[in-house]
Amino acid sequence: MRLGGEAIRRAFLDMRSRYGPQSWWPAETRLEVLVGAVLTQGTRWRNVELAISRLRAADVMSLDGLMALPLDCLAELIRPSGYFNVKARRLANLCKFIQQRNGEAGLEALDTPALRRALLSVNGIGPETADDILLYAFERPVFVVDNYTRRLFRRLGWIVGDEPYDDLRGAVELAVGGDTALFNELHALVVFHGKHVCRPNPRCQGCCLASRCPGRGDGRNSLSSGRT
DNA sequence: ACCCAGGGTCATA
DNA sequence: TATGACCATGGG
Repeated sequence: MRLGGEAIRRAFLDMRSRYGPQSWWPAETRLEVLVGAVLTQGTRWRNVELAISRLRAADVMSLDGLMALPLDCLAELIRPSGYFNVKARRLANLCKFIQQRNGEAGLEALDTPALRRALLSVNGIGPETADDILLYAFERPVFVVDNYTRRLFRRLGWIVGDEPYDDLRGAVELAVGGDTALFNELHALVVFHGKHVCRPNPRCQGCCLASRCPGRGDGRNSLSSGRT
């Protein structure tokens, strides 16, 4: 694993100049960040939006609203996001967790490692979902590792790809420091690049930021030109 | 008709 | 600890 702060910052600046500010997370309220983080597990964001619209339309997009809902009703509402029975259970687990911890204010009091451990103790909240919540709902300086991140980093020759989640997260956090705003933009840009640039490009063989990818854009690519 | 997406859990060896 | 089955929809 070769993750230097310099290379990561260069990738960040490159993507930001190409794609512009992302202003993540795509949600209207804080609770929607939590809900979206669970619903997007193994699922395209498009489908999550459909599910979230249905929750809004049913007027249950609130802690009390969600908790008042029988599990099978909740599952039916979130059906478009897939895995709806599993995710209904997971959402209920998360709501119960928040209430038991005296709401978001009670959770704010925990430091980041403690809050991560607490989130991970909820059945259905794994490392990526926990870090989505830590970064985008609680604004903690955390680097989120997802499949887009692994693909991009692998194509750039930084990692093999099968490194443990926390190894990657820790290495990036160590390399670029504890800037919440940077982690926020960085993850958003990685996802944007993955789904809007790499995936739809028929000439892209994994990542159009990598110098050897035939699908990469114009010649002004600081990622590829920088490492000759 | 096939493929896969912004994961996570559980059973098995 | 490591691998595989499983969960399920909608869009390309």
